[in-house]
Amino acid sequence: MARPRIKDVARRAGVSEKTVSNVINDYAHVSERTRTAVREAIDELGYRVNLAGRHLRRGRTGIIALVVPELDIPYFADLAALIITEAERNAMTVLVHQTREDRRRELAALEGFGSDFADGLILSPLTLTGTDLRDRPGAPPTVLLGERVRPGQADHVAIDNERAAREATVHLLELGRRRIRVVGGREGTEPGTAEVRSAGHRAALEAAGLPWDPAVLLRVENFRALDGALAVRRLLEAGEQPDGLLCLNDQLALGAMRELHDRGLRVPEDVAVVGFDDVEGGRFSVPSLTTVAPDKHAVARVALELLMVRIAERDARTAGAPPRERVVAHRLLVRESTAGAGSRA
Amino acid sequence: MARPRIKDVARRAGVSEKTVSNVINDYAHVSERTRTAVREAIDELGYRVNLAGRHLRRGRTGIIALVVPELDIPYFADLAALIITEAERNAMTVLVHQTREDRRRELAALEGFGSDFADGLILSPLTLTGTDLRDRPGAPPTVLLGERVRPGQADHVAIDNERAAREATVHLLELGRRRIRVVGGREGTEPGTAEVRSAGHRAALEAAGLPWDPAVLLRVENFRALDGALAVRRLLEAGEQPDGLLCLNDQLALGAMRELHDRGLRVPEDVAVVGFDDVEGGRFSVPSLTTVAPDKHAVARVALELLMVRIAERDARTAGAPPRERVVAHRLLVRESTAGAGSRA
DNA sequence: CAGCCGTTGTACATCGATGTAAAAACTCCG
DNA sequence: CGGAGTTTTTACATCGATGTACAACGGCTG
Repeated sequence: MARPRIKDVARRAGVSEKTVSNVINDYAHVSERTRTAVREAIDELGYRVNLAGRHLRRGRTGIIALVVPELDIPYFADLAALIITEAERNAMTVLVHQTREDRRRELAALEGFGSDFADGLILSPLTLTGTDLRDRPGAPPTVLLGERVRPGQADHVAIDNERAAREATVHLLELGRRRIRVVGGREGTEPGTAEVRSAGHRAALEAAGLPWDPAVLLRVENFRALDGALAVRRLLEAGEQPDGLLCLNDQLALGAMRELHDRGLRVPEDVAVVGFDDVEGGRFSVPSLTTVAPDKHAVARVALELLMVRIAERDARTAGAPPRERVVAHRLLVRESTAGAGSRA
Repeated sequence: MARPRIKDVARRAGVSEKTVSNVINDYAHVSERTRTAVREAIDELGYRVNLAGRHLRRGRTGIIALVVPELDIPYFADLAALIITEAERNAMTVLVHQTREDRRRELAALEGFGSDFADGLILSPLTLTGTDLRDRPGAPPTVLLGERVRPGQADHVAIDNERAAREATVHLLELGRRRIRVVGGREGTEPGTAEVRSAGHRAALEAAGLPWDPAVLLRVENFRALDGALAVRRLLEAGEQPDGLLCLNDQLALGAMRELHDRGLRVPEDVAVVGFDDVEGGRFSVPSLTTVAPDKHAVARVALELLMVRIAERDARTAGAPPRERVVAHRLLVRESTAGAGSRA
């Protein structure tokens, strides 16, 4: 009982294979009679399209590869959820890869995993450099998220990270905080999110006439709660007394808050904490977390939009337009971790 | 400049197409000479396998479809992350779908999305019934996660949910709690996770000679923190005074704890809270969350194991063995939300 | 009713990689 | 050096769906 093929359906309905194909693909000029006859044959046999055959013939897979560092970091999970939903709306299916911070995996992703699996690629890079993005013959259309690798190498969607960090810092400064630390530097990576956000932080300080010291950037191993907690522990054990923390994602912030709690420091009274990403955990934590909320829906929507355009261009063998840069909105959600007792956003 | 094909590589290397194919697939009997010659040609042309062609010929796609309710619920994100990693170890790629609780989507998944995309399917069902799983001619090999739909319809991996709930309840009872509520019932679903866990809860009560009342099961819309908070709010506003909450996942528990906090109730002194899943949020929350921790690595590993066996059977046209049932380990991690001040697990 | 046109339906080649079967090349030994 | 036995390579058919090009059909006009 092998699966039925178009051939079987055709025989059963008494038409040609192409006619069956036409019915399946809603081709206009099929009479109502034959259309129903074919539909019936399909139902009776339980026929389902073989996508391998279709892909081979059409030259498109209908698959988008999404590459994120780790899916179990809530921000990426949120993003993936939205992208999958958005892709579906574009009749695309999403295949997810994790780089687990591995540079080789990111490069492999860029190359299309040594194959041409996907029609397009959405990539949230951590370690890639500008040069990695040049000259990728045969690589699929690509949209980068988040980090501004270097302008002009590929389509890119992100919030204005520098401005966001500046606003967050201004917020802390307005609360009178002067000993602010930034949590989330990475070792040995190219200028990435951390550096851009650091620059925003610095700009805010300098605009306020305050000095800036590169040492305020605390390094972390990863972007999980544990890393935030460890960073704060090291800081406090070194005898420092911060009164504000700008954490480069919410997980770091939540870990930091837990560590502060354990050491008897109150948030926000002793230390005000700001995060990035607006994940669910920060909305229900005690205290709830002030955060820079990117418009994630927009990120997903715009990413798909850019990608679908590129894919269409490629199909049409149109000359590729220059890389497109898209900035999506963000806003600072002020919650208890900086505002004192307040309501949940 | 179209992408090179095997034909082009063959011409360049001065060998047949099949020889190129043999080199690509590490076929044993290729001399070192030709092997290197072919490799060079591949590099020079930048050749990469066209998977559509390969899939068509091989009859396998190398893709596993993972279907979860929502990827932005941390437990499912954790699981997806592990499954993707595990799949990679089996040279498989994972395509993720979300049902968003939609029964039709779950059914579509069962049918292989109207196509035969994936070699196999890993499905975490919410609304499926036993009958849905019968008679799925042509459907791909399937492994179910979590909910015991009804034994004997498909391969299945889960913890012993009833025992887990019993243990968690016993833990609450040992703390002297007597007014325990279970948070996480769903409307109108088949006997699923909630019912199985409820049964465990009931068993623990009855073993202790305590009465059980179906009304202890609080309904929720979804499994997010917000739903836990709302459930607790309704409960308290109805004038009830619970001293223990058994939440059917950590998100519900975290939301519940936040609501308790807002209403001036202390955890664990006034209300002890237990969750399920052991997600990161519960390890760093204040207080940290006691939870039933399933061995998620094992879930992922066993799921892939079962699936790969089924796929191999199918390829070999072996008669399908009867459905396999696999139980993975869990343990109760006691943290501050029930234990009083303690250390973080 | 011939002639034309638009609509339906068909035969066949094709997308790219690989399994099959068999030919070619090479080894080794008497 | 001939021939059996083994290793390496090849030609060709095939996986399933669909685009191309064209044939068949039906209806309408003059």
